[in-house]
Amino acid sequence: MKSRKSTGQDARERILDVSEELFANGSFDSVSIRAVTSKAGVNLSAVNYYFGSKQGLFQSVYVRRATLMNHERLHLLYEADEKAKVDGRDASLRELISAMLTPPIFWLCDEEKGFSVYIRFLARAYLEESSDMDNVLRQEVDVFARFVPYFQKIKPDLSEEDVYWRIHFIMGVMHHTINHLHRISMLSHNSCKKRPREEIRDRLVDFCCDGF
Amino acid sequence: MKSRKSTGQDARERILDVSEELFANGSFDSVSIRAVTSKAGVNLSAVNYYFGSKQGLFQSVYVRRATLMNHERLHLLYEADEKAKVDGRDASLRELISAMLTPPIFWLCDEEKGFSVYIRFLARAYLEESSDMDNVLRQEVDVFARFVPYFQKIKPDLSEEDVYWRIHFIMGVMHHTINHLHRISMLSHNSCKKRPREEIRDRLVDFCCDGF
DNA sequence: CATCATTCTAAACGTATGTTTTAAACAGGG
DNA sequence: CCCTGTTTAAAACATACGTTTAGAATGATG
Repeated sequence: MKSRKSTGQDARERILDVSEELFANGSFDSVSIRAVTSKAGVNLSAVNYYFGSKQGLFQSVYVRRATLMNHERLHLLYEADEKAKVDGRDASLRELISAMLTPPIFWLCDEEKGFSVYIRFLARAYLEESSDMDNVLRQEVDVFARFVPYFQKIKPDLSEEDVYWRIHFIMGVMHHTINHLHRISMLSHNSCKKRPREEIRDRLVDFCCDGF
Repeated sequence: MKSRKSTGQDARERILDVSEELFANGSFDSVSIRAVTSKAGVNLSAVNYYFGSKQGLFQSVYVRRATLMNHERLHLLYEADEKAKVDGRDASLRELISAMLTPPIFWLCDEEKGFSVYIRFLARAYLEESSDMDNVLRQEVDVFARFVPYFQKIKPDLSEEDVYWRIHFIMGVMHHTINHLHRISMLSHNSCKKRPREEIRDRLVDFCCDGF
């Protein structure tokens, strides 16, 4: 029944790894199944065998790590909230924004595993026009919606609309940083060296806190 | 020699209009020449006749309005600088950021002509991986470089690197706002209605000023 | 009118794409 | 060993793509 053979699932994972990387660097249409399969060292039919279709492969790439990252965000949120409660205060603005941004930024700067590639993949997925991608987006939107009450608690003078606008701006800074981090060196004529992840995170959080 | 016939240049412009819109909504590869020509009501060969290739068409779409927009930005910059000199002061942070953001945001909200579409096209062009697109980017980068001394004059404590990081963040907020403006309603569960362009501009400028 | 460059049309070319099909190779349980 | 379900392999399919070609239509110029 269930195959213990390792090559089978290995092939599946290898396809996911390769296509994650290719989709991170190019649009959906610019990545061909043949490029994926040849780079992964598997047969052309493997994609349709494991994922049904190219679109199915794309969604599988998304799903593989999405839940984990959003769990990390919510974990940071609740952790900050608990700690704040002990101190008899509310979670600070910086803690909230940091909870939203730290997971993707840390993943982005994590060179070891494929997490960095996945974040770039995610930032690109947001720009795909396919109707399927709207469902992808909705999952992240739901996570951010969980943050709204916390923002309103410490900024009671802001309307819900104001909060949503600011969250939107924060997502903007984040996604653009993800998409164009490699281009900062060009923008700054190489006066910006590569930075540790904490510094990038802090720069982002600082900027977003002040904007909020 | 030079044809006075109007249909010729009309066809050319119509192709530019149509492909500007299609490229604004999808990636380079997802837009086919056949989709462009059929929607423009011209023959399939027209694109290769007028622009040599699909890539040539893409560049022509960019060039058509790029110079004008960057002129508008620099005009606002110098105008603000002149006015400030009369008052014996430096151009304010708000004036600088406003000079960078007002043209694209106003164009974006200009429903009448194709300017709105062009801005979305531009935001997408930044994400194309083709090496030709790097030259496209460099033009805007040069414009922003003209702003750097003005920022440093009023923020002498900032290093050049700090300024570039902040300009980068501003571009991030702008491009993301451009790419996802239609999704704000989803994010806010429709509590954000459509806003006049000045309000959007001011929200953006406020956010960026505070972050700077 | 004849000439000529410009513009438009229709068809074809070669290639690349996503997907399907067919069958072979493989592994484990009876 | 045979059977069964899973995985791999090669080939074919139908379609869509960017581009090219050859020629017709057009309209101004001489």
